[in-house]
Formats: sequence, C-alpha cells, structure tokens
Amino acid sequence: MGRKNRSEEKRLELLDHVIDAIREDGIEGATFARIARRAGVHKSLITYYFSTKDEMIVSLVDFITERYEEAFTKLVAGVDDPDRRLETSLDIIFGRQWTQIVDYRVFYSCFYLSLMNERVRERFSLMYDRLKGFLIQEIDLGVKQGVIDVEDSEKAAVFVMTLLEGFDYYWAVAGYVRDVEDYGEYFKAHIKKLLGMKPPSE
Amino acid sequence: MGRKNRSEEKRLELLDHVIDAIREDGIEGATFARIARRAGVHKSLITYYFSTKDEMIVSLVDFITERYEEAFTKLVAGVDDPDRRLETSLDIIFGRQWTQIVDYRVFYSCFYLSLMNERVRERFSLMYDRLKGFLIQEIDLGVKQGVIDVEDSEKAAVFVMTLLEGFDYYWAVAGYVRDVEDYGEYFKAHIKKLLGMKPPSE
Amino acid sequence: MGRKNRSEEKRLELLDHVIDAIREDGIEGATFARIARRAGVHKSLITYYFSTKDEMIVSLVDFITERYEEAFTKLVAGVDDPDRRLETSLDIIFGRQWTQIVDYRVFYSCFYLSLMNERVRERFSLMYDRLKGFLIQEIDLGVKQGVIDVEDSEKAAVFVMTLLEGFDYYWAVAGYVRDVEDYGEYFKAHIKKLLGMKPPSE
Amino acid sequence: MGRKNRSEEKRLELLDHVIDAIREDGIEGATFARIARRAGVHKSLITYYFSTKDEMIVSLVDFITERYEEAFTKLVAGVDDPDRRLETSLDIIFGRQWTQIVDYRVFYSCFYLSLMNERVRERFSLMYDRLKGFLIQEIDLGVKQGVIDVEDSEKAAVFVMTLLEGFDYYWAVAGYVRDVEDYGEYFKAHIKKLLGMKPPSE
DNA sequence: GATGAATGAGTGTTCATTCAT
DNA sequence: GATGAATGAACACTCATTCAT
Repeated sequence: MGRKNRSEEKRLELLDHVIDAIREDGIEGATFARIARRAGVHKSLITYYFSTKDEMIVSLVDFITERYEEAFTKLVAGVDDPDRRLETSLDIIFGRQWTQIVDYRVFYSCFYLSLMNERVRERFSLMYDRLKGFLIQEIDLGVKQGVIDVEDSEKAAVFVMTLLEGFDYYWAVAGYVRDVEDYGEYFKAHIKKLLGMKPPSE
Repeated sequence: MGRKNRSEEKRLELLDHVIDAIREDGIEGATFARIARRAGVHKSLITYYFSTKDEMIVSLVDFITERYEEAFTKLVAGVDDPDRRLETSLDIIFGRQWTQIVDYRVFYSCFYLSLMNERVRERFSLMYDRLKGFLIQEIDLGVKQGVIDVEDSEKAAVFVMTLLEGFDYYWAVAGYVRDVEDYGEYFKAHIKKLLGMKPPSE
Repeated sequence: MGRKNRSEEKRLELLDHVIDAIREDGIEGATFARIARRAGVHKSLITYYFSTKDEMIVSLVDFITERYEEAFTKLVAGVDDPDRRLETSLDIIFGRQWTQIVDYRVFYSCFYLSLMNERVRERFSLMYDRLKGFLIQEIDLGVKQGVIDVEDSEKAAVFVMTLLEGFDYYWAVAGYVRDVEDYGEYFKAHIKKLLGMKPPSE
Repeated sequence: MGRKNRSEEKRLELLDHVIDAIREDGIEGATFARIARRAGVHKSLITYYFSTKDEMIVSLVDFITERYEEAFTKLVAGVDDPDRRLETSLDIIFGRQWTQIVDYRVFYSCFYLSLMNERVRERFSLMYDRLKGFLIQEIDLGVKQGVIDVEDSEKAAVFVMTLLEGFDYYWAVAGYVRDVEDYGEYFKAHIKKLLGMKPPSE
C-alpha cells in the first residue's frame, strides 16, 4: 500500500502540472520538457511515470472525465426531495461550478484530442454516455414520482445535454454570450417547461 | 489582375492541401513539410506564400469562416415566401449540408486554435456575431410579417445557435447521437414552437 | 554614358543599404532579403546588380577602402607649409573624422571578412600598403625639408599605423579608452617626438 | 565531483571543436551541425550542452578570455627580480607565444562578435580591463622599486596595450608586417624607453 | 530594369524516447 | 525513484540562387 500509493500520488501530482501546462499553452505546452520544468524534476521522470506521450494523454483524459463523473454522481446524492433532485442537477450543470471543474481550455483540448485519438475518443464518449444515463435515470425517477411529465426520457436527456454543451461552447468561443448567467437561467427555465416541471413554489 | 490572381489561385490551392492535412492528421498534420509533400512542391514554397505558420493558420480560418458566411447569406437569398424563409434557414443549419461545409475535424481544429490564438479567436468570434446578426434579422422580419411570434429576438437567436452548436458538438463527439437526422428534426420542431411558427400546412 | 551611369548610381545606392544593414545587424544582417527590404526593391534585383553574395561583399570592401584612400590623399592636398603637412595628417587620422569615414562596426566587419575571404584580404591589405606608402612619402618629404628627423622612415610609418590601429581598436572594444580625445593627443605628441618634430610654436 | 565533472569535461572538449571550426571557416563554420560532425556526435547534443547558440558563443568567449588571463597572471609569477618583471611581461605579450594562445582568426572572430553581441562585449571589455589593471600594477611596482620612471602609470599601460593591439592587428591583416619579430623588438625598446627603464646590462 | 515563382540546402531548436547508472 | 547522456526525426524558417517573364 505504501509504495504503490506514493507512486500514484506523484502521478496525480504530475498530472496537475500537465493540466497547468495545457491551460497556459495548449497541447503544444504539454511536452515532457515543459512539464518537468514545472514539476521541478528531470524530463526522464515523466517518461518513467507515463512511459509514453500517448499514455500520458490518456491518463490525463481519464483524470478529467473522472472529475466530471464524480461531480454529477456525488453532488445530487444528498437531495431526497423529489421536487428538488433534477432541479439541483440543472443548477449545477448550468452554473458556475460546472465550468470550473476543469478549465475550459483544458477541457476543449481533450475534446480536440478525442477527434484525432481513438483511445481518447472512447473515454470521452463513455463520459457522455454516463452523463446521459444519469440524466435519464433522474428523469425517469421524476416521472415515477409525478414531478416530471415527459414522454421520451432519452430524447429529453439529449436535449438537456445539447443545450448544455452549446451553452459551454459559446462561453468558450470568446465569451460570446456575455450575460452567461442570464442565459443559464433562460435555458434552465426552458428545460423545466419541456419537462413539465412546476415552477418552484416559494 | 493577371499575375496577382495567379498567385492568389495558388494560395487557395495550397489552403486546400492544408485542410486535407488537418482532416487526416489534425493540427500536427499541418506542418510545412507535409503540406508541401501533398501539394507536390518544395516546403519553402509554403513559406513563400504564407510567410509564417501563424499567417497560414489565420488564412485558413479566414478561408473557412468565409465559407460559412457565404452559406448562410446566399442560401436564403432566393426564398421570398415569408413563411418559408426562416424554415429554410433551419433546414440548412440543422441539415446534412451544414456539417459538410467544412469537415468537422477541420472545423474543431480551428475552434481549438481559437482558444489559444487571439487572432483566430477574433475571426471565429466575428463569424458567430454575423451568424447571430443574420438570425436576428430573419426573426425580426418574420415577426414583422406575422409568421413569427417572439418577444426577444436576440435571445431566440442565441437559443437557436446554442442548440445548433450543441447538436454539432455531439455529432462530433464520437457520433454520440446516432440518429442525427431524427434529432435534427426534433430540435427544429422545438425551435419552431418556441418561435410561435405555424406547423407547415400541407 | 547615360545608361551605364544610371546603373552604377543604383549600385552605389544599394551599397549604402548594405552598409546600413551591416551597421545595424552585422554581417548576418547583410542578406539579400533584408537589403532588398531596406531598399524597397525585390530581392532578385540585388542578385541582378551583384550577381553573387561574394561579389557584393567585394564591391562593398572596394567601396569602403576607396573612401579611406580618398580621405588620406585628398585631405592633405591643400597644405603647402612643410611644417604643417604631417601634422595635418596626424590630426586627421587621430581625430574624430577618421573614425567617422566608415562606421566602426562596418569597418571591422570588413576586417573580419578579410580574415576569411582571400579577395577581401587582398583589397584590405592593399589599402594599408597605400596608407603606408603615403605616410612614408610624407615623412620623407618632411625629412628633406628639415622638419622631421628620423632614420628609418618605413619603421616610423609602421609605428604611426600601429598606434593608429591600436587606438581605433580600443575605441571599438567597448569604448575602453573613455577619454578618446586625450589619448589621441597623447599619441600624436608621442609620434611627433619620435619624428623629432618641433612642438608647434604658438 | 565525479559526474558533474564528466559533463564539464565534455563541454570543454566540444568547445575545442568550436574553436577548430571557427579557425577553419570563421563564425559561419560554427554551426551546430558542423561542430557535431567534427565531434562525431549528433547535433542535438550540442544543444544539450549549450542550450543555445548564444550561450555557446558566450561559453567560447569565456573559455578564450580565461586563457589570456591565465597567461598574463601566471607567467610573471615566478620572476622575483624587480628589473626583470615587466621586461618578462613585455617579452611575453610581444612574443610568439602571445599570438599563439588563441588562433588569430578565432580571436578576431570573438572580437567581431563583441561588436554585435552585448554579452560578448562585456566579457571582452572585462578582459582588457584586467590586462590593464595587471600592467598598471606591474608598472607601479617597478616605480616603487626604482627600476621604472614614469608619471602616469595608467597612461603608460594604455600605451603598451595600444601598441600591442596595433601590432597584433597588423600581423593579422594579411601578415602585413613581415618582419614580425623585428617590429616586436622595436616596439619593446620604445616602450622601455618610455618607461625610463635601463637597457639590460649584459 | 525589375519582379515572379520556385528551389534545395541549411539554420537553431524542440521533441519523445532510450539506455545506463 | 530519479537523473544523465545521447539520439534521430522533425520543426518553422532563412538563405542565396535560378529561370522565366
């Protein structure tokens, strides 16, 4: 347990430097030399921990997608009130926290990599599958409990995700939508209407 | 007109090779050497035409955004029937043609570059500004002619664009939405409802 | 006469740009591309006028050594008073004007080139031969007229030139001798003593 | 001490190849590719040891100026006889050995570089400062011991250095002074007279 | 006289990777 | 677990030069 963990710890520490490097300089910033400089270690040590650049990239993507999955599974966990469950989810994914799980530059760097690298694509795709599964499950739960009224829960889930990704995309594309929060509320309201949810009775 | 154009022709021809290179190997495929090999010329000729890699990238982005702008300005031009104008636009942007204007790998490579390169960002952002302006104008026209009923035309335009980009994004992310066309219709229907448009009277 | 001169004029004009380029960036600044940019003409035109880089360098050295030869032949020409002839020469070569005939960077760039390029070496060497010849002739004239008292006029000439070049060299080496003018006077006084010249009777 | 020294050894070994390259082909001969070919290693290893071309040049200049400083500090060290100290110095700097410390092409290549590169200039200038300091110190010592008679020891030192550099310069400029040794003696004699030194009593 | 397009060799530098220690 | 030396391929870019117009 001791040694293995120390090793794993260091790997994660190095991944943090990888993320920092990408945030500042994009994928071309994620070279062994630069990461080593950031981490204050020798270049060869990066090879030691990740073997190969491709392996490092995949580790990074795993690291990041795990953060997202943790986010959308754990955060709703405490909410028991059926009325509030999906609402909480929407608050989270259309809110500030969501975009701050991973820096947008880092996130879209991984997305970009997913278009060129099959192993990355798999992981990326899987993450969305799980998010979709999670949303469907929550919607179905809401339907069963009578707080949501919708026919095709998968279609509804995809709608939510589409709006969400479009929303994030625009935010990234040069802060196009300047009144981010306004539009976040606008989209949430729209989704609630689509799902037949009652407006929050205060 | 004669000589200067010869040069411009060749530039565009080279840009086609740049696009091909990116489609196949991503941005790392867009090296002077590889592009030259594709074009069957010496690599220093690429420098001759573009001076700098950055300049080449910017030229590429200009080339691509121009294609999009042509697409959404020219294509609606012929439609006079007020009922059909916006509908035609939606058909186009949510249809097959739209995603085929530029290969999705090339498009998202440019998007990725826009996150790291200020000059690219400007151009990208401008393209979306124009698309938004175009949509607002079409919506306002529809409102004036009584075929569209919406309060805030800018918000509606952003909604359309958000759905569109989310839609394209998912399509790219590993063909997640497999029934692309179905979802295209689904989103279009949703937008028409939002805009208070009458369903097409057959 | 007409055409040939126009051509020669332009050549000299281009050589001025070559000199400017070297002054600012050294020999590596003297590329066809950069010179053309300075001159506001096309790169190929430099080739047209000088055929080859080596030829251009040789032209430059000729251009510069000619300036020096003009300097030390013409300037003493008007002085008839035997007492004043050599003194005037010394005033000139140890004075400000001398170092301003050609920028020191350009001059020592040519000197450097003379160490590597035989054709440049020949021209450089010839210039010094002529300066030496000139000095010997002046010293001999002074001896004959009884204003100079020295045994070996060649040795004396070499002494003068050695002090002169050492003087210029130090000036170049980072302005080592800060009180340039003081030292100029110091060296001139020394030489006059060596030549047995009477101090200027005021 | 062990490992670090191995690296330093190799660095110095590479610097020898740099010197050889410059001696044969001038500064344009000092390319990473050519130096590597000489050293029988891959060119990227040159980068490994020097990081940057500029760094390599500066290392070279340090290497060379150190040689000179060693020369003029160590060589006089053993001479105790006050009559002989400065004379020994003059013998050295106006003798064959001095010009052979570093090949003249290499030396003047560095001088040339000092005109264009501030860091080189600093080092070059410092070397002359130290030589000057050394000469002043020796002259002052001679004055105190009654073997030298001179008023301004700094001016005298600069005079010595000026003659020395002029002497070397002419030697370089195409072996202009063919009777090098004769002129060496001539200049030495002159300096001794200037310093009020007694001729060597045999 | 002057410019155009094109070349091919060469530049310093960066990169991931390997192997020995 | 970490560092050193070394490699070889690749990178964007510059250079002098050529040939056609």
